[in-house]
Amino acid sequence: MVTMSDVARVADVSASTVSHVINKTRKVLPDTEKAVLAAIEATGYWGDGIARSLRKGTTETIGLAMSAISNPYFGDVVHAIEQSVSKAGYSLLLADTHDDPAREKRAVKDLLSHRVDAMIVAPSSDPEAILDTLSKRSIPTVLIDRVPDEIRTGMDAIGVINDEPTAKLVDHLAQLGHTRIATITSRTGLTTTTERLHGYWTGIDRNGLARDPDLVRVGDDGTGEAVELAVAELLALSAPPTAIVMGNNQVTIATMAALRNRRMSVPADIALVAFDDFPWADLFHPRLTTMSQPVEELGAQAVKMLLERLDNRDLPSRHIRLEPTFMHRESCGCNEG
Amino acid sequence: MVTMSDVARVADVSASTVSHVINKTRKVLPDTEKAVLAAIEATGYWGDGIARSLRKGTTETIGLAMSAISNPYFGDVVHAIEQSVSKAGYSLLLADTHDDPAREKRAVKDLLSHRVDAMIVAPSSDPEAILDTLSKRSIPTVLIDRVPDEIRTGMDAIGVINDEPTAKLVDHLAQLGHTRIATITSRTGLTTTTERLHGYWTGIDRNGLARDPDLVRVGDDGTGEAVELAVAELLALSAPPTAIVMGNNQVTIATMAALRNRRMSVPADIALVAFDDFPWADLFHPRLTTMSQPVEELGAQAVKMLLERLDNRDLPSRHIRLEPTFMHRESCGCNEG
DNA sequence: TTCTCAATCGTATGCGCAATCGAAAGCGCA
DNA sequence: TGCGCTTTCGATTGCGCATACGATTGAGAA
Repeated sequence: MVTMSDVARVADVSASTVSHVINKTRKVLPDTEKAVLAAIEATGYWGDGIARSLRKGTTETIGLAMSAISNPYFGDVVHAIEQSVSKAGYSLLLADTHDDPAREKRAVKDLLSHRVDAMIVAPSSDPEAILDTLSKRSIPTVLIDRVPDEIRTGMDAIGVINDEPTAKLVDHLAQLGHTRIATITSRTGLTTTTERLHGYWTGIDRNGLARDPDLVRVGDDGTGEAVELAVAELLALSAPPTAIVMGNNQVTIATMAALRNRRMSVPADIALVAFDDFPWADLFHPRLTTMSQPVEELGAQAVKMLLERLDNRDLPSRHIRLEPTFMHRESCGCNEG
Repeated sequence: MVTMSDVARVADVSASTVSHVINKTRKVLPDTEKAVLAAIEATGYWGDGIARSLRKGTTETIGLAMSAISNPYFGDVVHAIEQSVSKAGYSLLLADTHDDPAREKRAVKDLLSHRVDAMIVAPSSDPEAILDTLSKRSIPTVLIDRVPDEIRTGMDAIGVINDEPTAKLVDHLAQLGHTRIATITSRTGLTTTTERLHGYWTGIDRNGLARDPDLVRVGDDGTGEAVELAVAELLALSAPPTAIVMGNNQVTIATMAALRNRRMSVPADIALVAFDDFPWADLFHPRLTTMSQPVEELGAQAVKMLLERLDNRDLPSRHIRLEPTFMHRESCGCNEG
């Protein structure tokens, strides 16, 4: 590796001058500067971020701990985050939590020992431990997607509104005459799951429908087997549902696949609405009616908050809730464009 | 931050003993070890990866430079990579190239100054410069997805076979009686694009069809506008195509959207086959006939090669080509399962 | 007692850099 | 010539760690 002193030797100056030229941190005679620049070019000097980080105490790196890769919904979120992060001159260090508390712990520890300057975390179902260490070490953190009820000081959070929009989904089905409306939720314990389920019940209640626990199934993410089972059980009910509210992206795909396997036609045999949109929701058969999350904005705002906190650690902690958009298409049984 | 010497002070030993206990790098009296462990617990010592990296000259980090996030096709590849990488005890540092040579250069430089131990790169259309610096600094590298004709020594590469499978796609359409078969390609300059286009011509030729340059359009990734234009031009031809071979995932989605906007029915009005599969290709209307890439294996094998090279730098460089699988569904005009 | 040797641990160094401190040189002015 | 001041830059230090090397101890042999 070519180091600063190599460059210094070639340029016939001291290493400290090289450093100052690179960082523009003090005035240098034009000739000297030129010589240094030439020496850098000649030696192919690249700089050592590790050494710089050790010295400066900052890594210019932001850690991202979420099921970023295993969960397609997060794709666009990560995309937006990466955009903003790299525009701000930071790098992104990725650690996949697989939405599992144990792996989440490892992921955060990993990011910590890599000394990330700040962190974006989509908390798992049991994030207490990591939130604790994070706040103890007072690492600037923003929680994304899943927003806990109480947030530790110095932690920001951003997510979407889950309850009312889910209730609206139920409203829509109820207005179409459905009385047996089921829901297949995402992973138990996530705040999004809880909130959407709450919204589901709100919808059931305010439309004067019967509260039937049999109509609520957990779809768990990942394999899709839980959804397969959920659909089977739902259809085997003595009074099976005529409509389903799906809790997230993965549940939606698995549910549609399960229904297709049973040769059930949507929306003729059963109506479907989903929380979470797809860019290609238009291309599905039938075209999916969804509650679409502003995923890009979610990511962009998360980074914005983080940068602001990096700039001023004493900022009061903030919660932001973004509004989803109703995408009215065909799977609900309507025929809108 | 709590450092080693803090721990040492609490445990009443020297810092080097703490280090040795942590790394199990020399024998230590059981009592001493216990004291150190207790002190670590008590102080909440976490270790500083940065300092360790500087000292050891290795970061336990693997850099990934590809349009990982902006291109959904790569989702599963990244997923597989992350799995293997973290299982091997490494972290993943992400840098999105957006498939643009300039940004690719910045991304690689970024990874380099973060001192990644090795790199996985999906080369852009003009990767000469970065391949050069990579091989000059002799960083273990594996090229993924796009496999250049000539590879520098010490660089491995892995991708799928593109030409013959594309020709097979054309074969299939020709056997169904199509004589006007168009193709919409991905970004110009990528080796995958070139190879698939080559396969397209092979298919045209060996089925005795007329070579018509008008039937070949570039779909460029990203916005989907190029595809929109391509479809418009194709349909405006005096003898428009009756079938289209789509060059990749993004082109496929954009093409289907463009066709849908024109109220054209697939496969009745026009047949469609695609290179690249989707996990939910079954849910599209109509169900897509595709050439499916073994994306997970692509990622897993890439990491495997990298780890092997990390283990032994003198390995001869290897190319691996994986075989895609024909997924026969309905958009081609057949009615298989 | 003195010496040897093994077992256990501490001291010192340097990884590559940023930043502090102070040295050297040039200038004007008395 | 001598003083103060500015401009330009070099020597040095320490970030937190791993590790080469040396110091200390006690047991056993001579």
